[in-house]
Amino acid sequence: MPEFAEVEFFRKRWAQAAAGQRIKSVELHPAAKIFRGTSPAAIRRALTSAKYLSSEAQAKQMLFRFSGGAWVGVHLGMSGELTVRPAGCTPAKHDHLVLHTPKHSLVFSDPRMFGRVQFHHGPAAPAWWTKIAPPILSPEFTIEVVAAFLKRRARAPIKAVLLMQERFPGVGNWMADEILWRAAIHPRRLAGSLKSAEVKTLWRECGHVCRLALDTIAGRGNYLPPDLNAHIPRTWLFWHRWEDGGLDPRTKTPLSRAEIGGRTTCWSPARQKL
DNA sequence: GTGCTTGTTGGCCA
DNA sequence: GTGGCCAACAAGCA
Repeated sequence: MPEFAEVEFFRKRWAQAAAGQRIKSVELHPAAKIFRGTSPAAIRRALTSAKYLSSEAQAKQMLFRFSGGAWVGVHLGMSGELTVRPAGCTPAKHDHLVLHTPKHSLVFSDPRMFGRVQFHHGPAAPAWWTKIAPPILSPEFTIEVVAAFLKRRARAPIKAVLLMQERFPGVGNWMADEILWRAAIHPRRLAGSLKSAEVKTLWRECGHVCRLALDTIAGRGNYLPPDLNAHIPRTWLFWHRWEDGGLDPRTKTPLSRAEIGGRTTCWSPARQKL
């Protein structure tokens, strides 16, 4: 489920509850596929009595830093969630990792188990974290970089290209559709066929959608919305893409859906032409 | 039972 | 070697 801004929402939720807290105990599901590649026992050992220090979100990943050089990376996959429950809560069926602090329990749950928890021990952040592509909202995400990437992926539909994390970190299915809808570009257009004015619009809308999503979904400053979608405006494609008989919120004309780039894609034929 | 699902990866093929 | 496509992963929901 979670893309760019939703990942930041979940990070913030854990971070607010964990601020200044020390972990009393760790409960985890040793058999869960979530822990691919890292040892659940090592996580328990390193985190028990460790103090939460800081955290960051990047692309679709999060990294939580604890005292003693312990780092926990989280990728939510399709159905992962981070929640905060009352102290001492008992793990439910799909709760794979629970960090108990004196005030709260921090829970990672994921029914489909496409997510993962990665553990790292050392003075600096792990290599997999530092090699994530530069954020869309950073100065490195230039129009030239985007144009060069579209050229390299010239024969793939633009929808599929937007989903490539190596260049559009954090963009997932709904954000890709939202960006293309705002840019008035048909998702089936081949990346190499875009005119330079279209590339410019696409680049600009990548930034807009990321910025707006971050503000409305994760909230500004210390404010955290009560739930993920609480403040998403009805004027976004977001609310209409799955509705039966859904209408383009701008033109009030019918939306279309089809599988493009292996994913269900929604667009507005009135605005987005082949 | 059927057919979906906001993600990623590895294998196959041109 | 590069790039594009697809199935697989797994569980819940309508």
